[in-house]
Amino acid sequence: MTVLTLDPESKTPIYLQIVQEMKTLVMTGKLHPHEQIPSVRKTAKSLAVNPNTVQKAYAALEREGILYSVTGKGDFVADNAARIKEMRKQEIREMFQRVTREARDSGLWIDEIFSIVDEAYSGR
Amino acid sequence: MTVLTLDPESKTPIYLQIVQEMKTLVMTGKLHPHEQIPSVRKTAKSLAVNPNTVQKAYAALEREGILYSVTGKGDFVADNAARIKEMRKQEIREMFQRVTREARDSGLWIDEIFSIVDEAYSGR
Amino acid sequence: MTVLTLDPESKTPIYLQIVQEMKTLVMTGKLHPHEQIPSVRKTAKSLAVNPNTVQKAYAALEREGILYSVTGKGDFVADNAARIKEMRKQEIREMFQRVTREARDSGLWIDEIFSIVDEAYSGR
Amino acid sequence: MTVLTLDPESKTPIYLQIVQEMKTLVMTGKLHPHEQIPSVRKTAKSLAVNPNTVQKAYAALEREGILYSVTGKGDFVADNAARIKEMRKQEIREMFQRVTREARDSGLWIDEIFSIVDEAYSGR
DNA sequence: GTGGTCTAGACCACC
DNA sequence: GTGGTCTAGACCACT
Repeated sequence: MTVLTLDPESKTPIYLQIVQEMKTLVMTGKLHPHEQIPSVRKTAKSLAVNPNTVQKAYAALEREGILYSVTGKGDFVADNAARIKEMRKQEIREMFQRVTREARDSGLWIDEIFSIVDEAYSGR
Repeated sequence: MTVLTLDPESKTPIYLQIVQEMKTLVMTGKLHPHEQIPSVRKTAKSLAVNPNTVQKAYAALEREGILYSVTGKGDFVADNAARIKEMRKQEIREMFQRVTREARDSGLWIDEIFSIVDEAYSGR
Repeated sequence: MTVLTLDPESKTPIYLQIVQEMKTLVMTGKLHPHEQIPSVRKTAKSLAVNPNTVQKAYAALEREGILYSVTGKGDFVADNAARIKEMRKQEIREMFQRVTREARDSGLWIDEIFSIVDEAYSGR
Repeated sequence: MTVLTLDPESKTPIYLQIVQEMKTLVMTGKLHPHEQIPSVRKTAKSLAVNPNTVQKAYAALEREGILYSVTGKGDFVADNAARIKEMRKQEIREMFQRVTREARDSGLWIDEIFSIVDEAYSGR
């Protein structure tokens, strides 16, 4: 499986970093439906992170229907890419709403915002 | 002076909400250079919040050069709106960069993003 | 009398700003022994400052022997320039001690300090 | 880790004393990049001071890029000693500028200042 | 009255 | 265990 990468200095909690990376791996097809993912302990070891943290991430992913777990066998990627993509899109919509509103309230015109987004999308 | 409003539901800390509202008040010209702003205690009372919390917000604003404080007299709006507007724009640019990159990594096309932004900008 | 100038944004209290300016006026001979200085109220008005603040400054100056007051007539410059200069020198010595020690503890060499002082002395 | 010491007599606030001591510890290489520093509570206890006070100091240090904090794990020394040393030097330069200008305005010659600095640097 | 610092004690999310 | 936020109440110097 593709390797996850964490930023220990980031302010977003580690378990959320894991959740987000897993989501994009699934959405972008780098993880396939019904594929088995590494165990909590394996992931924890490979990320040099507390197993509880990984456990928390997996639980969240399961709650959202992105993983399903088979007792005694392990965790697997669920088969509902469409729903997931829609969910993710909703999340992103909300993020954009927050930040766009802030920008507008600070007096930026929509053209300025478009240009910033454009630059961010192509750049880097 | 224009009244501040808090969102008790929000996950962003109270003191940061105050900071952000003040910033936009200054940036949008609703607060003028050298204008005195309500005292720590007054603001605390009117927001039904502890004075220490307001103090923390005001201290942050002073650090960023948006306010200056005169002990015994009060806090005043600093005289560098231009610089501040540029700073704020930079902040917003960074927020958009983060979220735009996430969106792109999740497979959204730039047209989808533009439409989301457009909706958020005009909508409520 | 030469006019005092205050920096309202400065962190050193106004009454101390007055004290310090008066001292240097006396030391540098811009105020002469037995010369009368403006009354508390006059100074307060000309500085747009609370009379209590000026009163506090004058009291401090009197305590240090830089002024003497004649009841019913006003305040006058004392006649002990030598002593004052020595006092002031002592104050400055202490300030330099504090900051020099800090610099040394931060790993600066004395040559670096000399060069900084030199630059500050000649430069504006 | 090296122990911090407070001067209860000093007029500079406790949290600032902590900030300054930490800075010089980092600058002088007594604290290494990515080294974990004692927790807020531990430091508070060892200094016989309220945790909030230490928290305030650590927050300031993080703001200045000297520490980074990882919730749930602790605080760590940041990895930019060079930048910090330069910043500190700038601070010191400004302090010398202030006090040197005062000294000059009080009529001291640069030789007198040099001798004072020299004495302070070697002495004590 | 003002801002600024400090204490004591609590709660939260995270690891 | 960790850092971060918040409250309540106190004290100080300055205006």
